[in-house]
Amino acid sequence: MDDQPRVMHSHAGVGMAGHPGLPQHMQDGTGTDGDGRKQDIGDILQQIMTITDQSLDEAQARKHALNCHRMKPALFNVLCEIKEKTVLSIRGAQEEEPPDAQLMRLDNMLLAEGVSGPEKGGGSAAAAAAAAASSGAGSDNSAEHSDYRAKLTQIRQIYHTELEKYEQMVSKGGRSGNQNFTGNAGYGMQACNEFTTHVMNLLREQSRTRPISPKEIERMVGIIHRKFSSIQMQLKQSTCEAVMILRSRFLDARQVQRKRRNFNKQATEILNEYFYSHLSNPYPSEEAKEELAKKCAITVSQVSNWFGNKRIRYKKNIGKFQEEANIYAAKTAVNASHASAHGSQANSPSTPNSAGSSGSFNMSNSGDLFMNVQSFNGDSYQGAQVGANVQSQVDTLRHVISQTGGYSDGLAASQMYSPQAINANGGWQDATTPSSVTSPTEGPGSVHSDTSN
DNA sequence: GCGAATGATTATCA
DNA sequence: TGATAATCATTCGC
Repeated sequence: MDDQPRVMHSHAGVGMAGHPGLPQHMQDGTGTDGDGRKQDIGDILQQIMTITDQSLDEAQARKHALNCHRMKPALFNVLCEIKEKTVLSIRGAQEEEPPDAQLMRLDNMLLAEGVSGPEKGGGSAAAAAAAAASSGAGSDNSAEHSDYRAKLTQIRQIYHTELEKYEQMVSKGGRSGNQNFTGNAGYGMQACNEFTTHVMNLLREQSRTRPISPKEIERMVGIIHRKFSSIQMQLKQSTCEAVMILRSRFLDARQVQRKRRNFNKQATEILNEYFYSHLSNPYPSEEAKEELAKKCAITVSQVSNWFGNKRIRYKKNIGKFQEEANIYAAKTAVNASHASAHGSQANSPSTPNSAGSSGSFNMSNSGDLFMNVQSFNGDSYQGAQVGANVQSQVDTLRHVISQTGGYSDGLAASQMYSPQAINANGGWQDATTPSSVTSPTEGPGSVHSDTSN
């Protein structure tokens, strides 16, 4: 403040003739004493203060006069200095450095989650990663996966929409086209640069009529940058939170097992029929699994799960499953009788395939004679032998039943599905092949050629 | 409410 | 990669 009188003094003796809009006593250079000078300054300030009350033309004229006034630079210097030492210094003390590290972390996270960066299916990578937490690939799984992706895409859209808003906001304010500032990449920063340039131009323009120092402009630019960073940060933070919540919900839903629904009776029957008819080798091929899945209206994974569970539980407690095995044997026998009674062609819509090493299976015959009788022998089904073998296989089955005393006899029936199905190593062997019907090429209890375990 | 049954998940192995 | 074994969590029948 003590500079003011000195600065004022340095210009005090300068005449102001030829400047319209100034008081006459200033123009004729008569104000040479201290009081006169103070009054001159006071007049100038008064004019500045009242300039807005005047008409536009008059104000323009006076503004122009002021701009051209020789004392103006000195006056503005003083005022700028005053501002610098008061308001701006206080503001400057409150300024903080933007937390760049945090912003970077947020950026990285948004990129990893597939929210920012190039769009590749709306964060499918993150969704896939989340889905990878589970090995199951059921329909529910894929449904949840797509649900997760849909919600992530929604978040992504909102995020970009908000970022674009910054740009639109600046566009409405006017574009200067002068890209002096090269901030960080991104919509927000681009908008920030445009807005900053606009404000800078505005301040430069205004600096002609009010005291604005380059330092103040610089400071203002810094403030704008920080404000934009803050907005960006808030947006990114909110987006991250949303993604985290979404993800945690998604993972929680996986951790707490999904609602399990028992398969319907028909599906269980179909699976059991296959299992017991392929007891010698209850490992359905991929094709068979697909057929079973289709027939049971479940997924292939569920079929795999079911067979996995069934094998292990059967092996663990064969005695418990004897009854069940007999029931399905009875069904098989009944079906076989029906098949033989109605003719092989009538009940055999298609020739059972021979795909896979685990014996043939054709779902169109899932409960019929072909599949079941064939598997009783544990041999791969030969489609060409269908007609010729049907009757003999039925006879074989009848023979087995008669030998074991019939499937109605619990004790005897238990011999039908002998625990010999599992060999000493815990693997599966031809348990369904009673000694009387053992293949000539194989000895009793021998491991079947197509037994994988 | 309890226990068995059952579908799903996970770790491990060949 | 598929199978096994153990286990979990839910459903179901009593």
